[in-house]
This record gives sequence, C-alpha cells and structure tokens, in this order.
Amino acid sequence: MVKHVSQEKRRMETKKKIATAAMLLFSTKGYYKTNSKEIAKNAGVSIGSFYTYFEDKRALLLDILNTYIQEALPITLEADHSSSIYSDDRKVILKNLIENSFESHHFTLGFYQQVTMLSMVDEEIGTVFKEYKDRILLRIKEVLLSCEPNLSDDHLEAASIIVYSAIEGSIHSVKFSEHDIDASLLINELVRFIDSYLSALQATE
Amino acid sequence: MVKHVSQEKRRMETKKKIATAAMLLFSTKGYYKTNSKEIAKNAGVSIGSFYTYFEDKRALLLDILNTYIQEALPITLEADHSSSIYSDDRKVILKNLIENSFESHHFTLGFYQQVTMLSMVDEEIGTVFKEYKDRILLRIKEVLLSCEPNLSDDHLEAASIIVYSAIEGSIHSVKFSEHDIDASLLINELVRFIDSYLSALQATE
Amino acid sequence: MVKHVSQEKRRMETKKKIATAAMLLFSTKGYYKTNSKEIAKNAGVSIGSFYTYFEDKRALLLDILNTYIQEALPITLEADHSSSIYSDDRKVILKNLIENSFESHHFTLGFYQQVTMLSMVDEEIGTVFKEYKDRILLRIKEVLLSCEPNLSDDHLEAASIIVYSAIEGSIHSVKFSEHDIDASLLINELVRFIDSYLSALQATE
Amino acid sequence: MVKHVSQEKRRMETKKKIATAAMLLFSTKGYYKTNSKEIAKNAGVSIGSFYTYFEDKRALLLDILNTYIQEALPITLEADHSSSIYSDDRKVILKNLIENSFESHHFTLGFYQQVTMLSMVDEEIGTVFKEYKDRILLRIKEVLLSCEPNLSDDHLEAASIIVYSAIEGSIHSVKFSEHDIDASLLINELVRFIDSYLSALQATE
DNA sequence: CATGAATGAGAATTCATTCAT
DNA sequence: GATGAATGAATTCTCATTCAT
Repeated sequence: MVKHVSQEKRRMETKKKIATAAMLLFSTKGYYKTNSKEIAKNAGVSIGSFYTYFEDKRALLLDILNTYIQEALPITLEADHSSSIYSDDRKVILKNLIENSFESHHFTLGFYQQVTMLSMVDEEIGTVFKEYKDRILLRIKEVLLSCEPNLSDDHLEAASIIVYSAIEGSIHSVKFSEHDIDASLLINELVRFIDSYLSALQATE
Repeated sequence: MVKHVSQEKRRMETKKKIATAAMLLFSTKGYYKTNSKEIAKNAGVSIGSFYTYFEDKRALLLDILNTYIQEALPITLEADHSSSIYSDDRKVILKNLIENSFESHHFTLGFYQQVTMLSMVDEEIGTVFKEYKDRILLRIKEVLLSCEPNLSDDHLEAASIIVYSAIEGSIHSVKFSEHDIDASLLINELVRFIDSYLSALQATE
Repeated sequence: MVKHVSQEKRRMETKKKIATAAMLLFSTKGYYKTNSKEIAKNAGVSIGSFYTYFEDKRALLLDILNTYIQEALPITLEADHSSSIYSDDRKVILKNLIENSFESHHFTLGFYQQVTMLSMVDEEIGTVFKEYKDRILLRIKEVLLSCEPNLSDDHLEAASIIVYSAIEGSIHSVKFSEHDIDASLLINELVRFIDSYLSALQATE
Repeated sequence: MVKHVSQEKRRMETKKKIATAAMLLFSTKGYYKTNSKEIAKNAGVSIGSFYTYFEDKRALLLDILNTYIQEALPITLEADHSSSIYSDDRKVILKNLIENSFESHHFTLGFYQQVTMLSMVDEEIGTVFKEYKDRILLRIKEVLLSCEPNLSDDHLEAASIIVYSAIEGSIHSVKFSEHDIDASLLINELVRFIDSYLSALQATE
C-alpha cells in the first residue's frame, strides 16, 4: 500500500518534470521547433518514458494548458468575492480585477502566444482556450455590470472587449518587458481608463 | 528593352502570387503547418519557382512582413495630418486614429498571431515587427500628446500602451469575429474609452 | 549493465555496416554519385539510422578515412622495426617497405581517388589525407636514410617523393588491374628501381 | 561570306569562354560541385547559351578533355623525335622525356583528378582518358626500349609502370606544391632513378 | 541566336513514434 | 516500467534542362 502511494507519487513527479521542461521549451523555442527528444532530455528522462507518460506532444500541450487553467481560474474567482464584499468603491474593485489578472497570468508570453497560435490549427486546443478566455470575459462583464448595472447588452459587449484587450495587452507589454514601464503605474492608469469610461457611459444613459 | 520590362513584370507577378498564397496559408493553417510545396501549389507555380524567388519559407515571411509594413504605415501617417488640420475636436481626432488603424490593418488575425509568435523565436522577425509596433505606438503618443500636451512621460507611456492594446485587441475581436459585434459601435466605444480618460486626466491636473 | 554492453555492441555493428557499405559504394560509384538512401539500403538499415550515426555523407567519409588511417599506419610502423632488426641487406629492407605498403593499402583505388579528389574541395579531408601521406613519406625518408645516411636534405626530399609516387602508382596499377601484371614481379622491379638509385648515389659521393 | 566567317569566329570564342570557365571551376570546385548556371555566369553568357553550345555538362567535360589531349600529345611526340635524333646519351633522352611530360601537363591537378574520378563512373570518359594514358605509357616504353633494347616484355611492362608512376606522381607533387621542392632538382633525381634502374636491368640480362 | 523564368525529379534531412531489450 | 536504437513518412532544397519571349 505504501509502495503504491510512493510509486504513484514518483509517477506524478516524473510527469511534472516532463511538463515543466516542455512548457519552458514551448515558451522559448516554440511548439513546432521543440522536438520530443529535446523535451525528454531536458526533463532528464528517456524518450521512451516520454511516451509512457504522454500519448504524444499534442496531448502534453493540452495537459499543460488544462493544468494551467485549473490553477489560474480559482484565483480570479476567489478574488472576485473578496473584492465585491469588502469594497464599495469602483476603483478598488477595478484595481482588484486588474491586479488579479496580472497575478493569475502565470503563462509566459511565449506559451500564451503558442496556445493562441495553436488554437487556430487545433480545434480542441481552440475550444479549451476559448472557454478560458470566455470565462475571463464573463468575469469582466460581471465587474462592469456590478459597477454600472444599467449598461445595455451591446455596450456591455463592446466595453468588455475593450477592457479585456486593454488589460491583456498591458499584461503582455509588462511581462514581455517590451517597454520598461512600472507595472503599478500601468495598473493605475488602467483603472483610471476604465473608471472614467464607466463614468462617461453613466453620463450618457 | 521591351523584353526586359515585360520580364520584370512577369517576375513581379509570380513573386506576388507566391506571397499572396503564402500569406493566406500562414493565416489559416499557421506558419509551421504550411509547407513550401503547398505554397507553390496554391500559387500555381512549381516548387522550383518558390526557391527562385525566396530563399526559404522564413525569407518569404520576412518579405511579406516588410511589404505589409511599407504599405500600411504611410496610410496611417498621411491620414493623420489631414485630420489634425480639419478638426479641433478631440473625438474626431481619436475616431480618425482608430478608423485608420482598423482600415490599415490588412493583416488577418491569423497572420498577426503568427508573426507575434515567430517574433519570439526569430530575432530578425522580432526586430522588424517591433519596429512596426513602435511606429504605431509613436503615432498614438503623438495623438495623445496633441490632445493633452501636459501629459507626463510616464503617463504618456502607460496610456499609449493601454490605447494600443485596446485598439489592437478590439480589431482582432472584430476581424476574427469571435464576438458578433458591430465594428462602428466598437469604434465609438473605443473613442469614448480614450476620450473619457483624457478628460479625467484634465480634471485631475 | 549487461544491457549497456550489448547495446554498445549493437551500435558499433550498425555503424560498421553503414561505413562498410559506404566505402564500397564510394569506391565503385564515386562519392557524388552515391546518395545516403543507397548507402542505408546497402547497409540494410533505414535512412533514419544513417543520420543517427553520421551527421551527413561528408562526416561518414571522414570517419572512414580516419578509421582507415588508424588501422593502416600502425601496421607499417611495426613491420619496419622487425625488418631493420633482422636484416642488414638493403634490398630486404626495401622489399619490406614495399610489401607492407601493398598489404596495408586496403583502400581500393576508387576510394583513394575519391579522397584525393575531395581533398581539393574540402579542407578538412585535405588535411587528414595530407597528414596520412606525410606519415608515409616520413616512413620512406626513414628507410632511405637508414640505407644512405649521407643523403642531403634536398635529395632526400626529391627521392622520397619519387619513391612514394612509384610505389603508390604501381599499387594502383595492380589493384585496379589496368595492366595484367604480376604483383611480385612489380615489387621486385620497384626494389631494383630504388636500390639502383641508392647505389648510383653512393658511387657519386 | 565575311559575315559567316566572323560569325563562326564569334561562336568559337563563346565556346572557348565557356570551356575555359568550366575547366577552372571543375579544377577548383570539382565537377559535381560546379553547376551549369555558375559556369554560364563565369563565362559571361546566359544559361540558355550554355545549352546552345554544349549538349550538357558531361559533353562539355568531354570536349575539354579531348581538346586537351589533342593539344598535349603532339608536344610529346615532337619532343621524342628531336631527342632521339640529336642525342645519343641516355640521360639526355630521359631528361627530355621527363621535361616534356612536365611541360605538356597543362592539366591542373584538380582537373586531372576530376577526370580520373569520372573515369570510374562514366565509361566514355574512362575510354578517352585511358587512351591518353596508354599513349603516354607507350611513349615511355619506346624510350625505355630505345635505351635498353634487350628488355623482356614483362620487365618492360613493369618498368614502364614504375617510371610512369614516378613521373606522374612527381609532377603532381610539384604542380600541387604539396612540397616546396625545386622542379629541376626533382627532374634530375628522376633521371638518376631511371638511369640507374636501366643500368641495373642491363647488368642482369 | 540569346535570354533567363519556370520546371520537377531527386537528393538531403528531420523527427514523431515504435518496440526489442 | 525504463531505455534508446531503429524506423520511414514527410519535408526542405538543389540543379540540370526546357522553352516562351
């Protein structure tokens, strides 16, 4: 019994080693430029073991993607409740949303891009990824609606796309360090952007 | 002499055929899933011709990218001047900026993503693409500054990243029709998004 | 542990199979007319295995060349000592030198010509081959000097080139059977050719 | 009429240009590494013209080879007569033979090796080249026989092979400048080698 | 006749995957 | 279960040769 547990544990560790090595390689070299031999080598296992643990390269990517999503989403959701409970100030709510987005974005830019790209080519990856993005979009809609309950459907849709794009793009700018800008300053300005936008929307309706 | 002209013309046409076929395939199937044989076939030329005109797939992508940038940027810049001359209204200027961005964005989402992804793996592609993005960012900065001359450097930097992200992401949403949203509505909301931010800034100072 | 040994053995055998097949093909069809697929086929392995063991055709040739040199030269050197010990007769020494040259010349004429030809085009092959020829030349110089210690440097240089040329060319004539001549007769005449020269030199001094 | 002559002349010049460029490239880069486009380019003509003048690359090589042989052999033959008429001294005859061999050897080493190599692969090239070498061998036999009329067939055969090998190899050593040795010294030693060998042969019979 | 764009057969090379040890 | 040698389909790329202009 003890043996089984430790064996199971060992299996999980090996699997994790492979996934970690793969994620790093996918991020830096790209999915197609990374070959299975290299993943196995970097994980310190044989190519035979690689295929013992994962059906193929694609299954490995899906595994990583699902694991990531499972880890990332709870954070976003938890954060939500706390913020909506303890604060009545719109700016605090928005800041919370953005900060949580930044934090939960454990994807390297590289991996994110690889998945975006593969979404186009592989239907299953596309579905999984779209679900993930939709849930984030839903989350943004909830927040926008909680701030501005009278928003029409169309405006809500447009606003969520804009806010989502602004946040996602900003995160990438910072994470990829394309521009040496301070993350907190960027977050503050994002808050100001969205906050003033909501005010403007309010004024119209 | 006559011969030279017509031959030169033929060369240009063949090259264009290949580039067009390649761009479509890169956009829909992805760069790595597209092979040279398929590009040649879709362009209606032999594999030999492919290699007569382009050293390899990578050189072809770079050529497309450079051609695109050359074609896209002048439009944006010209358009700008006219707008700043004939209008003193901030919203009109912003709308002009956004509409031009939408129009000059002949990239399909797919091609854009492929280039974004390849930028990480291939230094030269990265450099070319970054220059392109930097020029757009500069353009955004100019507009923001013309609207709000007192903007500090840091705020300008942050704002331009956010504006760039919001516009780019929104364009992709529309072009990829992930969400069936009306483009003109989205443009109007983008204008409001940026305009209200600028107003808020003004109020603070 | 046992596994490692047998695997290592298998590797060596496969590599040897490929090298042997390649050498035969290079010799008969020529280096450029031989392609990797054909080598693999003749060796009874897949094209994949070919590339598992050798980077490319050129690396394979270099490997064969180096292996050959390692195998050929020790024989020549060992043989020498024994002959110089057990004989004080010049003709016996010379005969020994020539016979050893004939025996250790496992190169087919074809392979030798291919290497000679490639030496001009490929610097590394040229270097390796030149080292090999220089060692043979050195060996000839030693023998000539042991027979005629008073030989001046210039004469030694010239004589060794002539002796080397005469022996090499004669070996090729026999091995390629351009002329149906008896090898032992040719060897005897080569001995006479060199011996009479040395006598003539002695007479002059 | 005049026109026809000058046209014919121009044609010959163009053909010569191509052959010269090809010979240089074959010598330095090797036959298989040289492609037709490159030959045309170096000759300053179009690839189309290349095929107007020569059926293909192989025909071009054969043309060069035949032209060379036609030019080289008369010299050897002429030389013969003069030497045998004006000299009764064996050493002078031999020196004449060797010097003529050196002089008529307009082949670069590279081209010679290429032809040697191609002889193995291409029957026609092999035949042409063998005929050429046989004529040289015949010439050597004549000289040896004129020096030593009592030589048995077997000894003559062996001797001619040895002498041929010694001369050919020495020429290559000098022309390829593998060893920085003075040509005239080498020729002298070759004379001494062959002369003393003939003396030795004489003594036996 | 000269030209060089176009061709496509064929050679080189990669890499995901299998399977005997 | 672990290993890595072996596989061969799929891809990239070359170049001798043709033919319309």
